[in-house]
Amino acid sequence: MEYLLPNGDRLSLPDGATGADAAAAIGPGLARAALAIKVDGVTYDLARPLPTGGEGRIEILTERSGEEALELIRHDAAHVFAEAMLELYPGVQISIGAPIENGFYYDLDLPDGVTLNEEDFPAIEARMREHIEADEPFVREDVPVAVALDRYRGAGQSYKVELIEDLVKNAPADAPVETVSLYTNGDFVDLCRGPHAPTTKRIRAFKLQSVAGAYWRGDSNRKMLTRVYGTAFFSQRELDEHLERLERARQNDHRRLGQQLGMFAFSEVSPGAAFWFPGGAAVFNELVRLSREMGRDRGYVEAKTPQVYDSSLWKTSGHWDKYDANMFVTEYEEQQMALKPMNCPGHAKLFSMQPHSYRDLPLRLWEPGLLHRREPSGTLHGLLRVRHFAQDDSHIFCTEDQIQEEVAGVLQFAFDTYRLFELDVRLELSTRPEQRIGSDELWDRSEAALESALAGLGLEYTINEGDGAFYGPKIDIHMTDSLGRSWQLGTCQLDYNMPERFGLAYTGADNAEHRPVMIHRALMGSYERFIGILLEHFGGELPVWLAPLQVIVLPIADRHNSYGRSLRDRMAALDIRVELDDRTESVGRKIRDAEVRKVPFMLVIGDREQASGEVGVREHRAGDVGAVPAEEFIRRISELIATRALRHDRASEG
RNA sequence: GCCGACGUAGCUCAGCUGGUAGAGCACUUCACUCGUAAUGAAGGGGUCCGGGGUUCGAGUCCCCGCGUCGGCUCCA
Repeated sequence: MEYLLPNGDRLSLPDGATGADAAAAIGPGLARAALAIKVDGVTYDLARPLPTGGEGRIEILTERSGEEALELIRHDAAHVFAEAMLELYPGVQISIGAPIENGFYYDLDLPDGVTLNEEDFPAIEARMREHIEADEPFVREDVPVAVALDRYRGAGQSYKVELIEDLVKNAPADAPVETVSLYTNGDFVDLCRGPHAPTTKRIRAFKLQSVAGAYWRGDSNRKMLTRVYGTAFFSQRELDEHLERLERARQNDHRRLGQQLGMFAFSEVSPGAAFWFPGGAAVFNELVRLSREMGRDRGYVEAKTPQVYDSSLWKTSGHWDKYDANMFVTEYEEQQMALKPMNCPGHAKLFSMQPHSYRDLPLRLWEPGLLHRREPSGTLHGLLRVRHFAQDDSHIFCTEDQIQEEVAGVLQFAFDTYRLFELDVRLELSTRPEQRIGSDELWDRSEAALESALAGLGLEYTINEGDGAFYGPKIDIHMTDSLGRSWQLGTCQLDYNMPERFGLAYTGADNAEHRPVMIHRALMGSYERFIGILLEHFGGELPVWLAPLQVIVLPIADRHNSYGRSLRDRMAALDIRVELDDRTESVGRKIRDAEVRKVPFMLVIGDREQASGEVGVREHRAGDVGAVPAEEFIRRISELIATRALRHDRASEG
């Protein structure tokens, strides 16, 4: 058969030729460097005969092939890890190991009474290194199901047995599973789809990183296995660089930055709820103000609704049945009450308390509502996952033919918001979940409406089957934190159900009652989470308008304090967040402390400035940018704040 | 909630195999009055997360609880 190389050359190979043959035919250097071969986009082991048919586009993967090549040796490393564990921990049962972004993992069931922690890693790594040095070939073998089952039953590897049984059970009727592939390296045989590099020695550098728990089959009703995470690279240098990147990301952890900047803290007297220090509260309030102002310009109106409601409200909305375990419930004079975990039922109730004409629609209600959710203890994570938070929450009540325009408006609003911070986001459309309320017909209409809104704006998105809210499908907007974890920011959810349950109505042009549609939306998600994301995104260096402290005045000597005070007072009167550092310390010291706090502007004032009514401007990172008249500085910073400028570089130059 | 690790001064952390606590920074006071990333000295500050237990004696060992961290499950 004739194959096509990436450079356009053609390569003719006899039937039955392997990837190794292909590499050798191209050149001896490539034959040595080859790790695997890609045929029409599918990667194969070098030792396997090349598939025939298809277009025959082939590409030899080598160490220089990037992520695809790394995936191979990370998968290899997972096998070597399991091999070492079987040798070092008799009785261990292995389940699943796989390459993932930036590394690999393997899930194991350790014998009773045996635990694994990071102190055990050096010994395991040493054993892994022996197997890598031994340059064990990975040998693939396709064996009948019965043979594989016998093998793993005999070895007491019940997880592998279950995996094989499920492979057979879940195979489509027209393509039954009769054989499974096994990969052997050294004495270790693993059930595995492959592909692998030719030998273990291709793993040039690796490291075990952490140990964690993971449910078998991802099912919280099943056994918790021990998961070990690790990574592998083609050189020690690349591995070291990767570890350094992780360390830098840890420096940008919002919890660390929040502490360092004096913005917020947590206490065990209220787990999952932040205490906001004045600096952090200022940031919080700036964001609330931003959503209020942007909403006002887009036809939103502000509402306020209660914190605690009788359980009947939650029964009407359906939350009581689905989320009762996740609400803070309390009793009050024999009434069961619950703290609101979301604003929608309150807003629906509010809507129902006044008559509405079709002329009033869409009604865009906004409330920075305070919410409490009883999140399981193990899920809390700094500001990113909390029990008490405030959402920039809106509910749009509209007619069915207004849906598309409203959804488009919400998405546009979202992008306008994120642009202020240069945040890169991605969209996901989540469709009907198994546990839901409402008829399939309503769901069909809702999902179609969201899809056409996305299509209308020409946006790219992925689909999350079954991940919708229990009352309607949603478009979610996600972002990634400093360690690559994904967090949801915004959401736009379409809901026919809540209006139904609350019996909402408006009077149409025909003077008859009609049911409105409800669109739930939040753009920052929660202010807490958004601040966490922003801190990591900006490495703690928030734009001036958002900075906890915008200006600090640094008198050189005590005799400049009164000038400093007058400067501070003038700026404070303009709502600029400003402090005066009148400690009896050296300027050097005051500057250092201000730099550590990442204060965007430092105003150094001494005899010269005092005499001329100027300020010596120092910008965070940029350093001394020269003296300007105080008026001039105040005018410029006010401008930066008023326009919510993203950057202030050169702010004090002409 | 589940698995594992961790919890010592406001913060970051040290404290070997059990012998009743230490550093740096921060804070207070004093001296210094300083020109762009740490002036010096002195001082105050701890229910060693909480509760039980073992022991002559527990920060240290064991058990339970709480919290935090890394994951898993969940996330209206």
